Amino acid sequence: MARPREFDEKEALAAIRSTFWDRGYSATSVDDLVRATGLGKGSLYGAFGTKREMFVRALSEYCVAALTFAEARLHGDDAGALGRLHAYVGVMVKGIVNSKRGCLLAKAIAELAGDDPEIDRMVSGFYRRYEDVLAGVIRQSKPSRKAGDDDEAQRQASLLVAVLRGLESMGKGGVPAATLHGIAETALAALR
Amino acid sequence: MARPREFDEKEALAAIRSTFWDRGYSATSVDDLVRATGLGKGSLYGAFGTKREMFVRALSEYCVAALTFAEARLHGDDAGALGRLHAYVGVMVKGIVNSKRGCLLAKAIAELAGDDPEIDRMVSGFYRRYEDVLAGVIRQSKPSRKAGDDDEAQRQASLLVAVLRGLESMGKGGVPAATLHGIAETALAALR
DNA sequence: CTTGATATTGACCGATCGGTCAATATCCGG
DNA sequence: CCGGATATTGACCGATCGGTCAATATCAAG
Repeated sequence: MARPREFDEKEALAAIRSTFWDRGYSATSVDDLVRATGLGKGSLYGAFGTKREMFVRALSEYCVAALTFAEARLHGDDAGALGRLHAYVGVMVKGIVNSKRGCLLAKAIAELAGDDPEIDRMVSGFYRRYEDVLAGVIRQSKPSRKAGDDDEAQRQASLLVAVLRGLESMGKGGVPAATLHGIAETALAALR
Repeated sequence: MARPREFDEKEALAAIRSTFWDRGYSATSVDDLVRATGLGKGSLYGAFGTKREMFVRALSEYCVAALTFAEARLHGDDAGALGRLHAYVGVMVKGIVNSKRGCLLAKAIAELAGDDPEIDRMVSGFYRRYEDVLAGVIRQSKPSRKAGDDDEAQRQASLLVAVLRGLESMGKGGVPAATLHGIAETALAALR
C-alpha cells in the first residue's frame, strides 16, 4: 500500500530522549534532534509531531523506565525487603554521583511544569506511583504488622521520594559524593 | 565627567531576576529582559554584560537572599532552636505550595550545572553554607551536649537540605500540599 | 560654551529557531 | 507494470535569537 518506514522508531525515540536528557527542553534544537536521529527534518515531524510532542514522548518513556527499574529492584519476598531497599537507594546514589547529565524528569519539572498540563499529569502521576512502589517495600520490611503501619510506610515512602529527589539536585549541583552517601544512610536509618 | 545612569541598577536587577525566575535561563530572551527592565538593549548590555552574566548576577543575589532569610529565621538562643527550625521549615513548605514559579536555583541547576563553572561554584557554595546554617540550629536544639553530636547535627542538616530540595521538586511537580506537609513533619520528627 | 566621558536608543547583524512543503522515492495490491 | 499511498529529503519560511554599534543625549570640569 505505502512506502514503509526506513528507520526504527524505537531507536529514533531513544536518540531523541538521550538528546533531551543531555541538553534539556529549551536548549535542544530540532536540528540537534535531526543530527541525533539521522533522520530528515520532515521525517522527524511526520513521525513524532512537534518538538514539544517529542519531548512528551521522551519523558513518558523515561518515567516508565524509571518505574520499571524501581519495581524490578524492589519487588520480592518480605524477608529481603529491607536489603532490596538499601541496595536500590545505593544504586540510585551511585547513579547520581556518576551521572554527568542529571535527570530528565528534573529538567522537565524545572523547565515546563506549570506551563504544560500534559507534563503536569505525567509528573504527578510518576510521583504517586513511585511513592507507592517505595511504600510497598517499606511495608514489607516492617518486622511486625500492627495498626498504623500502612500509614507510616506511606509517609516514610513519600519522605524517601523527597530525599531521592533532593539527592539528585544536590548531586547535579556538585555536592560531594560522601555527603550524598551520608544523607542516604541517615534517611534509611530513620526508617528503623 | 560623564552622563549618569538614568535607571536604578538594583531595580533593573530585580526585574532581571524576576524574569529569569519566571521563565528559566534558556526560555528567557534578552528582549524579555528589555521589556521587564524598561531599558534599551544597549543600556542592558552596557550595564550587565551578556545574558549569561545577567543570569549569574541574578542567581547570585537569589542565593544570598535565600541564605540571609534562613539565617534571620534560624539564628537565636538555644532554648527556641527547635521551634525556629520547625517554623522555618513550615514557611518553606508554605512557600513551595503557594509558589507558581518554583525555585530559581533549581532551574539554574537543571539548565546550567555542569556546563558553567561559575554556576557550579555558586551552587555548591550555596549548598555548603545552607547545610551549615541548618547544622547550627540543629546543634543548638540538642538537649544535651555529648560526643558525636556535632557530626550527627551535620548529617541531619545535610539530610534536611535534601528533603527541602526534594519538596521543592515535588511541589513544582504537582504533589498535593498535604503530602508535602507530611514529608516535612516526618523529616523533622526524625531529628530526635 | 567647549570638551571629554559615559548613557541611551533602536536599527541592524548574521545565525538560528521551530515548522512547512513540493519534489521525489519506494512500497504493495492489482 | 501501474497507481495509490506513504516516506524521505532538504530547501525554504517568517520569526526570533543574542549581540553590536553609530548616532545622539546628557552630564561635570574647565
